Amino acid sequence: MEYQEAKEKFINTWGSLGTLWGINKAMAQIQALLFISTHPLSMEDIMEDLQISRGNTSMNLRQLMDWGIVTKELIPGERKEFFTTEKDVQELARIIAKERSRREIQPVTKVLKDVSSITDDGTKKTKELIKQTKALYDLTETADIMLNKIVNQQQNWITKSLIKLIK
Amino acid sequence: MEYQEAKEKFINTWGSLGTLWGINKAMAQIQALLFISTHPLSMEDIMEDLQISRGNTSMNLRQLMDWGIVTKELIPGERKEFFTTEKDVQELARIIAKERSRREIQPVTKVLKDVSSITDDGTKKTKELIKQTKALYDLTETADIMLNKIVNQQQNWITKSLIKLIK
DNA sequence: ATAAACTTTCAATAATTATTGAAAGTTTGA
DNA sequence: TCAAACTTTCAATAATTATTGAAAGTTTAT
Repeated sequence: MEYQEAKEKFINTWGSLGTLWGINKAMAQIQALLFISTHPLSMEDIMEDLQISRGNTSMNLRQLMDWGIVTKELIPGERKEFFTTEKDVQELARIIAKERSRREIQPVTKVLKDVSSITDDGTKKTKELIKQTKALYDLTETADIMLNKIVNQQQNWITKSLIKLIK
Repeated sequence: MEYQEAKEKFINTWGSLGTLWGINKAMAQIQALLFISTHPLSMEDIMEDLQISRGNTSMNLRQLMDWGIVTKELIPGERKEFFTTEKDVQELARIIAKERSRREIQPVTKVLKDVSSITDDGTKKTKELIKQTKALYDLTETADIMLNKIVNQQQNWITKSLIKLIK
């Protein structure tokens, strides 16, 4: 496999994975492109490489900056803005996990808490609603906390042993 | 909050969470409805409660059965088919994690492995592509393994201590 | 103050994905 | 074997989401 082919394969795969995770294709592709680039890229560079419009590039770059994944890089002597992405995968994972928790898991957890706290009128169906949403609340909260714990601790035992195996 | 309001809130929230996770709204809502129901429901029941068409109900029930989350229940004396969902949240989480791993994480991991294995032609950009996709490969593999480990072990130490805190 | 170089915004449009509903298919009981 | 009761399929349509591109906005250098 040639460099160009490998690059395209990577960008496309990352892009379609994005859609599965609530991140749009262009956004994921831009991030992928920056991730394997050896130097900061301008909007022009990105547009040309991915064949997407100026507007699309601008909006998605902004979203990536909102997520805290991409940052502007000022290059002395250049008028254009240049962009880079977080290059450390551990840090990237940390940011994404945190953002997803904030944007998706937490709002759902709140609803589950509210729903599971309705007054028990003694009927079977109310009891079931309370029981099941409470179970789901406990689960999502646990999952959320675990996700953050795992991602925040630099290298837990599983990572360590895997790294040993792979190296 | 009344039962009906709480029920609708739960079904809607679960439904919109679904879309964020690559599961469509109707599918997530059907699962939610079954999850809080005290007894198996027929297609007719589901259609009426969620106000969706017969075709939509049929297709999404099938998908849920493909995932292994919903099962047909035969009720003696009834001609219709009835449906129930897995009621144990731990088991539900296990199934979902396994399916997501199989459908999404594994194909990406494969591409990352292929891309990171291209021959190093000595150029800076090739070196960067290899380095970064390799790092991503290591990360996704680790994450995948961890996810499965966590979800498969009935109650790990973090869960245990959290349950103590919550109870 | 002006104009060139650049970025953002947003209404229009395209692409994708979900939903409907009616026809075709299947199963069951008489 | 027939017909009623039920489920599945799928082409048409609706709803949603992404993308474009040009106009408006901003910044910088002279």
